[in-house]
Amino acid sequence: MIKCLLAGSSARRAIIVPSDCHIYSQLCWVEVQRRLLKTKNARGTKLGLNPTSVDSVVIGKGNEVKMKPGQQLLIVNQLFPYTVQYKEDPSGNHSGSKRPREPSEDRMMDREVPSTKGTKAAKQTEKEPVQPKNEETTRNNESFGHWSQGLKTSMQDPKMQVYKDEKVVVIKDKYPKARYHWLVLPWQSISSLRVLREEHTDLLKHMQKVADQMVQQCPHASSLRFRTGYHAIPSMSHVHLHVISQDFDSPCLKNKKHWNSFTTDYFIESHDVIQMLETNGRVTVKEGASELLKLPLRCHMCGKELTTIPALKEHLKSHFPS
DNA sequence: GTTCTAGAAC
DNA sequence: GTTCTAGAAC
Repeated sequence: MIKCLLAGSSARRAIIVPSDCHIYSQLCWVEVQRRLLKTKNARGTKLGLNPTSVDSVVIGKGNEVKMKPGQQLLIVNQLFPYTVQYKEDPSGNHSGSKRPREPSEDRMMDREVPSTKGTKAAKQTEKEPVQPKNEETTRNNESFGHWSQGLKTSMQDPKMQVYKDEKVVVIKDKYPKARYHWLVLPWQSISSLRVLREEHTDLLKHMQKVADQMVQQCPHASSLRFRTGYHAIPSMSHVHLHVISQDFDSPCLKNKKHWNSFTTDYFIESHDVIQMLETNGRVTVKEGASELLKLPLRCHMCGKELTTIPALKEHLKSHFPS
């Protein structure tokens, strides 16, 4: 059982909602951010035995943690994600506490039941940057709700999930750059390759294993080549492993950056990342990686240089007839 | 990350 | 004239 003590100002109250709910969908972002910055923290006390965590930090039995707006509460082996948000309270009543609603039956049905045996809850050491409370940052909307945080939302959406287990979730890339393009994401909040340490090695090996399984179950696995790897400097927050077929036959592949991010050393093989972690305890990205995105368009199959994206796409048809 | 569009390239 | 890219805006 989770006891939630939620604090809010007289005009607002905190609520915990399942992460796929968007209570602010009717409000413009600036207004939402303004409200979040004005509200107080929520407090939750862990009473039971099932592993519960806030932003991947496990709450021990009897312990108490403060939750901030946007933080995620994961109940029972990270099966049920909830996010703390704040909402206008028309009644002005803020005296009571509110329990998170039980997940509905269909929500339960949608989820696989992972084995609790051997499920070690990982300690999360990464700290999210503190949001400076100034008007400029509020206007610029640079944290919660920013486009770069989109994967965090997508990975929680059951409609997007094509596989999940106790450690990772797989979603289809929203803008696939090839016939098959998946992303493997850890449930644990890891912002980027930069924060990876030796203790993440097993997790990354598991991500690799799941990526291999995705390829194996693909109906065209025998005729298509796949690569699994990470972008050196990804645009989207939350570590994600690309699993992508090498046809690059997709209307979403539109520019030089797209092409070079998958066909130059900007794309770092999963095995190389794991090896770096095992030998150095961290992942180093070569300096000047961003310059790789500006390289001339070169066919990854035969090395032929093409001058434009349409010419490249036409050339790719010779390697991958539809 | 995507979308939009000015202006470069043809 | 059209096609395409690159950078700003989101």
